Amino acid sequence: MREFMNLTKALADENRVRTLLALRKGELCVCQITELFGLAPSTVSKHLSILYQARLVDMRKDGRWIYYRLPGKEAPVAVREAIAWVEKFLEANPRVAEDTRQLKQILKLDPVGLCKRQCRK
Amino acid sequence: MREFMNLTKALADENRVRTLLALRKGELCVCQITELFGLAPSTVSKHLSILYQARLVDMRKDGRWIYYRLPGKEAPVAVREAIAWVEKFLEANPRVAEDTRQLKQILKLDPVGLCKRQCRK
DNA sequence: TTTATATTTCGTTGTTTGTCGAAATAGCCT
DNA sequence: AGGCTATTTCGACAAACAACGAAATATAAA
Repeated sequence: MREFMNLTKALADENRVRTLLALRKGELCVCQITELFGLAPSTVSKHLSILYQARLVDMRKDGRWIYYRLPGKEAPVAVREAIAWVEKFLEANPRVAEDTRQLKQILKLDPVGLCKRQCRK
Repeated sequence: MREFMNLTKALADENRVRTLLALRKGELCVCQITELFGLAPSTVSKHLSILYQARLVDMRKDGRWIYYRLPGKEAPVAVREAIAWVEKFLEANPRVAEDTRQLKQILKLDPVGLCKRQCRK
């Protein structure tokens, strides 16, 4: 039950749901998600750790960078179905479409420059 | 988006999830759910109103009694899929099984006596 | 080895949420 | 009408939570 509630509680925040949808097209590093939402890096990190504990995202370390992505087939069925459900009912959402658009711009930028900018704030 | 978040927030409380599962076998009145969870009637009423706003339950008035039930085909697809998802992953849960068992006992009682008892508290 | 930087952890703050009990509402029964 | 009684609404309170900035951690680059 605890595990299931971790899942529903993780899905009960708009920024976390937007994060899941932002990861549809592939992995992102924390600074890219931070840029997308305009939140503090520590806040984004917290959201990602909640998603991770719920097994809604997976992660990969590459040097200083940590990339988050949607989980593959190793994820529990409940988790994969939850993600499919979220995607299905939100892919046509204007807010999500706007995120997708902005994400495209962010992906054009050099990630190094992106992070530098955030650390100065 | 607001609508979708209403759904996920409604599912993010254990007592509300247990309520949905308790309704699997048919409608229940507020006092029966109150008895099942041992919460204050006002608390149960609040939970039900949150579920109702998310369209996760439907309701029917019969005199002084108000019966809540899972929605039928009139409910949005997202809602019906959410309920199916919850049921699928929790029907084997021990806590839910215990609720089901206790609910059987409660259904044997006279609802009138049940409510009287609660109002005296 | 020092400096820079990407991310996380920690402590604080303001907001939301779950719970209760008391009061209000609505509908039965005599 | 007047009293019961099932449910909801309201106000209060504590616990949970999202957000931030500062400090800690870890790794790359100089």
